[in-house]
Amino acid sequence: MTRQGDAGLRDSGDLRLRRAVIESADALYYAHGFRAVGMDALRQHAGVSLKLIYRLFPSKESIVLAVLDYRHQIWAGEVTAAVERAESPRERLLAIYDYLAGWFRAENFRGCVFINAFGELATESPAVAAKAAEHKRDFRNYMDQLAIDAGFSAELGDQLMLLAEGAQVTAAITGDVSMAMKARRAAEMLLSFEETRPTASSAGGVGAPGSHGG
Amino acid sequence: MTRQGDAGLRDSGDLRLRRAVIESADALYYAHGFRAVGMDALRQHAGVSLKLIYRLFPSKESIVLAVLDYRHQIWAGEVTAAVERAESPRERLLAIYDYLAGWFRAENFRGCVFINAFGELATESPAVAAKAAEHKRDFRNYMDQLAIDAGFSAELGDQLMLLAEGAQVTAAITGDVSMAMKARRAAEMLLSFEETRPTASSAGGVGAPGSHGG
DNA sequence: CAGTCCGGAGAACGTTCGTTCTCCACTCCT
DNA sequence: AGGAGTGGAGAACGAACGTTCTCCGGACTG
Repeated sequence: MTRQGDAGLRDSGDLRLRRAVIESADALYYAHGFRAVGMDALRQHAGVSLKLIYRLFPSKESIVLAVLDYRHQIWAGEVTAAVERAESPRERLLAIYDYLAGWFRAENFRGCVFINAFGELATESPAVAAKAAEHKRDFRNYMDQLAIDAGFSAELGDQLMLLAEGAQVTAAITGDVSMAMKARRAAEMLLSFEETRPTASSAGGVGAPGSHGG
Repeated sequence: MTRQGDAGLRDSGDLRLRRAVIESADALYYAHGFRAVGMDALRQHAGVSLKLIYRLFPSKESIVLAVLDYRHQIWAGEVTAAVERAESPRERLLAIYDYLAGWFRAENFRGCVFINAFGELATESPAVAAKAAEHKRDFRNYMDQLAIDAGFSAELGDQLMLLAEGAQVTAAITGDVSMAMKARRAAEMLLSFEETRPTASSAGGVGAPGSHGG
C-alpha cells in the first residue's frame, strides 16, 4: 500500500543508493521546498548521476513520496522514543510537547514537512495529499491510543493532537519557539480537567486518575 | 505598512480593476495553489488583459501579496463579526470555533491560505513569509485581547489560538470537519479550568467565573 | 477628418525544470 | 585481449512560466 516508486531495483547496492538519494532529497526539500529544488541540485547534493537517479525512481514525484515515507518513519520513531522515556502515563501524554520544543529549536526548523508538502503540492499531486492525510491520521490515532492507554478518552487524544498541530504551524510561521510549552500547559489543563471528571469512554485506564492533579 | 504593489495607479477605474484582479486571483490561487495558476489563467478568469494586469501590478508576487492582504481583511472581518454576534464573554471566546466549523464545511475549503502560502512560497519569497507571520501574529494578538477582555489570561488566548490553528490544519489535510467542534470542546475545558483557578494576569474579569461549568 | 493614445489578443523571449539522450571512459567476463 | 554492459558528465528537448513586445482596431481631441 505505502510502497511507491520501487520499480526497477536490481540489487542491494541500489537500496543503498536509494537511501542516499532519499536522505539528500529530504534535506534539500525540507530546507528549500519541493519545487525549489530541481533534479540537478539533487544530483549534485547526493553525488549521484541523473541517469542513476532515474533508474532508482521513475519520477521526481516518486522521490517526494519516498521522502515523505522516510520523514514519517523518523517522526514516528522519535515521537515514540520520547514517549517511551516518559515515566508516568500522564507524562507519556505530555512527552510530545517536549519533543516539539526540542525540534522547534533546531536551527533548520521549518515546520512540519507534511503540512508544507500539502500546501505546496496537494493540488497537483493527489498522492502527496494522500500521504499527508495518512500521516496526520496516523498521528491522531497514536495520540488517541496514548490517551486511552492512560485512562482518558480518545477525544482527549484528539485535543492534544490539535494542540500539537497548532504549535507546529504557529512555531514554523511566526518563529515563536514557546508555542510548544504553551501547548503543553494547555494539555496539562485538559488532562487535569478530565481527571476530575472522567468521561464515559475513559473508564478503566492504566493509571488511577485523580491522584496528582495539583 | 501593509500597502503593497500599488505603484503606477492612475485613476479610480484602476482601483476597480485592481479589485477584480485580486478577487479572481484569490479564487484561483486558493483553489489550485499559487504556482499552479499562471498569469494566463488569471487573465482569462479575470477578463483583464495581461498588459493591464502588469500596469496594475509590477509582478506576480505583488499580486500574491495583495491577495494575502485581501484574505486577511476578509478573515478579520468575518471573525470579528462572528465574535460580535456572541452574547457572553465566554461565548465570544468560543465563537471562533463555530466560525471555523462553518468554514470547514464550505465546498471549496482547502485550509488556511496563509499556511498554504507559507508552505508553497516562504522559501522563495521572504515577503510572503512575512505576510503569513504577520497574519498569524495578528490572530494571536486578537485572541489574547479577547481572553483578557473576558477576564482570562493572555496565555489562555494563546492556547485557544493553538487549538484553532490545529483545527484548520487538520481539517484541511484530513478533511475531517469535526475538528472545529473538538477544538471548541477543548477550549471550553480550558475556560472552565481557568475560571476555577484564576491566574495572576486574569484578575478582574467581566463575567463571574465558576457559574456554569457543569 | 487626421492623428494620437489606449488597450486587447496573443506572439515572443528568456529562463527554469523534468526527463531523455549522447558520448565516452571504465569494468568485468570469457 | 576484446566486447558487451554500466555509469558519469552534461547536452538536448519539450513544456511551462513570468514578463515584455508587436500588431492592430477603436476612441477621443484638434
